[in-house]
Amino acid sequence: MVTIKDIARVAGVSHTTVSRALNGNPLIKKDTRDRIAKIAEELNYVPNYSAKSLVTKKSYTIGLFFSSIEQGTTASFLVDVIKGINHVLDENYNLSVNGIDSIHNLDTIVPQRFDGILVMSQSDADNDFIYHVKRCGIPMVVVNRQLEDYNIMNVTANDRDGVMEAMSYAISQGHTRCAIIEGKVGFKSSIERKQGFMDGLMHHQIPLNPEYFVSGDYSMESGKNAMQQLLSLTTPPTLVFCSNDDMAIGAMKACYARGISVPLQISIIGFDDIMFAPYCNPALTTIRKPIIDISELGTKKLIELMSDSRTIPTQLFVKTSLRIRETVAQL
Amino acid sequence: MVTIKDIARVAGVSHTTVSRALNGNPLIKKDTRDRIAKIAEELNYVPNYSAKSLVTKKSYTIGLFFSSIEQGTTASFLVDVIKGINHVLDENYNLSVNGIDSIHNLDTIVPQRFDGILVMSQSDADNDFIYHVKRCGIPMVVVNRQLEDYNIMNVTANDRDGVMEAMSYAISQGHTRCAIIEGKVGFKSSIERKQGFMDGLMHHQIPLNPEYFVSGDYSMESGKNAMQQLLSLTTPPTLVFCSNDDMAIGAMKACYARGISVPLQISIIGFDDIMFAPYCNPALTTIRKPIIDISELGTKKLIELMSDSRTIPTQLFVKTSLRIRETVAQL
DNA sequence: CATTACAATGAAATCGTTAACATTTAAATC
DNA sequence: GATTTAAATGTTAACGATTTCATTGTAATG
Repeated sequence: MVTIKDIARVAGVSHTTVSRALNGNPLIKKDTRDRIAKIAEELNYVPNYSAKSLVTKKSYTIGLFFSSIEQGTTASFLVDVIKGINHVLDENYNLSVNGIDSIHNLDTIVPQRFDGILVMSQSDADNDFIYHVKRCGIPMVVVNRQLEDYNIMNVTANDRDGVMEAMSYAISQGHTRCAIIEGKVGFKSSIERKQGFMDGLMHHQIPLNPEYFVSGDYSMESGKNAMQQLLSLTTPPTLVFCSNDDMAIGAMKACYARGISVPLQISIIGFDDIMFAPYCNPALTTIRKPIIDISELGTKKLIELMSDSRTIPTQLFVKTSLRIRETVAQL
Repeated sequence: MVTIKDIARVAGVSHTTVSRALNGNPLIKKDTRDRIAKIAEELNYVPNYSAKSLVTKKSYTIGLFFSSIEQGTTASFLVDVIKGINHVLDENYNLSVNGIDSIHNLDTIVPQRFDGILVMSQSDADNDFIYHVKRCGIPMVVVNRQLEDYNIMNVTANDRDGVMEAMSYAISQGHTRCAIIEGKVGFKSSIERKQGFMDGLMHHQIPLNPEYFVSGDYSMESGKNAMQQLLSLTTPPTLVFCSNDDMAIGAMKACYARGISVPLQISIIGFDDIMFAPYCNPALTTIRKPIIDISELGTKKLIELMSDSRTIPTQLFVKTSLRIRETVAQL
């Protein structure tokens, strides 16, 4: 492997000069700089990042940590998040992908290992991790889950408003018997989406029916079970808001199994707008969560934070948007 | 940050002894080793991997490179692959995730940066990258796409056999007018699956009808278009094999749009067995590609290769399995 | 023309480890 | 008890970069 010393020998200068030239130090004369750059190019020089890291104390890796890589929930996100990050991240940074749940010892997460950390969070079970990172002083932004703590940079979608908008739409189509299949217990998103659901109904003076609140855990299976439960009610709802698309797909499966037509007999709204939503039969009306935008913005903020530690943490919201397709009937 | 020298000072030994003790060198007496371990623990010592790397010439990161992170195709895989890898990978290794198409300069991929590389390949467009890595001498295994080159460790599913088995099943159900929606041009998998399709038919002496071969590109949209084309035929097929599940879902969408019943009027078989396959309406009969197994096995092989460079490259096949669900009718 | 200032380069120390080689200590052999 | 041997530890030099602190050369100043 060729080092700066090799370049120095060829160029007839000291390795210090090479280092300076390659790093754009203004002290070096333009022609020596150019000459060195050319030699480096010819010799196919690639800097040794371990050596660089050792002295500069930068690791040249940023960490992406996922709530629960073992669960299906995050599946569809991951790709989009990685895309989003890759769009804005410098090429000679490594993106290290990990599941929070697969960390055995928090003490291995140290500043010297990560220049910055992006947390794709789903539940407050991640807080131990998040506060460990914060205590270490590693620049961090938490995306996807809304935090209570305003001292942490946070980028999320405005779930509540999104659901409210969707419910207003549903009500405008004549629905009053509206049910919700809730998300996983302990997830902030579950709470927010439920709140949006209730706000939407209450805003239009529609009374809340306890029978129409059934629990789920964001999995397709739970959506199916929940829908079965709703369909067995003496007066079933006319519309079901599912707290994510996976559960909506499960719910549609339950309808299909019972020979109940969507949207003729029951209407369905999802949340996320996953890739398959437009390809459901009928196409799923859902609330689009712009996960690529969220992660891009999150990464940009992380880079800001890394380059200037005095950056003030802010709470950023990215707007959701309603995707009206075919699963909501006009009554 | 606490270093081995700090530990050495506290323990009253040289830092070399500490290094040896911590690395399990048998030369160190058991009680000194234990004493040092305890002090390290108390001081919350975490090794500096940059320093380690610099001298050992190991980077402690393995790279996962994806064919085309920008395309939808790989979406569902990525999570499973990362899961598979994390199952077998040592905790203090970094997993660096990248898209092959987002590399601007191959020369930045050097042995000192990656101890090993796992390539999740889809098309021979990746060959430039693959051969660069090989030339560099970085331990590598290519998964998911079958290679011609027997000098590279390769783990794939036996796509062809899988499709053959599925076609035999279709024929056993009375289907003779069988069509195929092909995968993306240039992808090895497209060729293999098509071959399996043809082998299956020919094995049962069913003549091939050129009209029943239509092209796709693995996207849902292309599946939809292809199915529309097939449905417009004067004598449409009774069964369509789609070269992946995404296209099968697109195909089902096309049927739904035309009011054509699956499987009563037309039967469909997919490939991959993605998460949503059982939740299609009707549930999609498909060929399961064990992507987690493939990546786990691939990672194990990579680790083998990293620890012993004399390991002989082999071609490993993981068996697919037919998932019979509801989209194939008995004629 | 000596002195000062500054631009350009070089020498040497440093970062936290491991590893080759040297040394000490203790036990085993004669 | 002197000598050999082995076990346990220590010294010192890497690894490849950056950085601090000289040093040189050249132009500007008086």
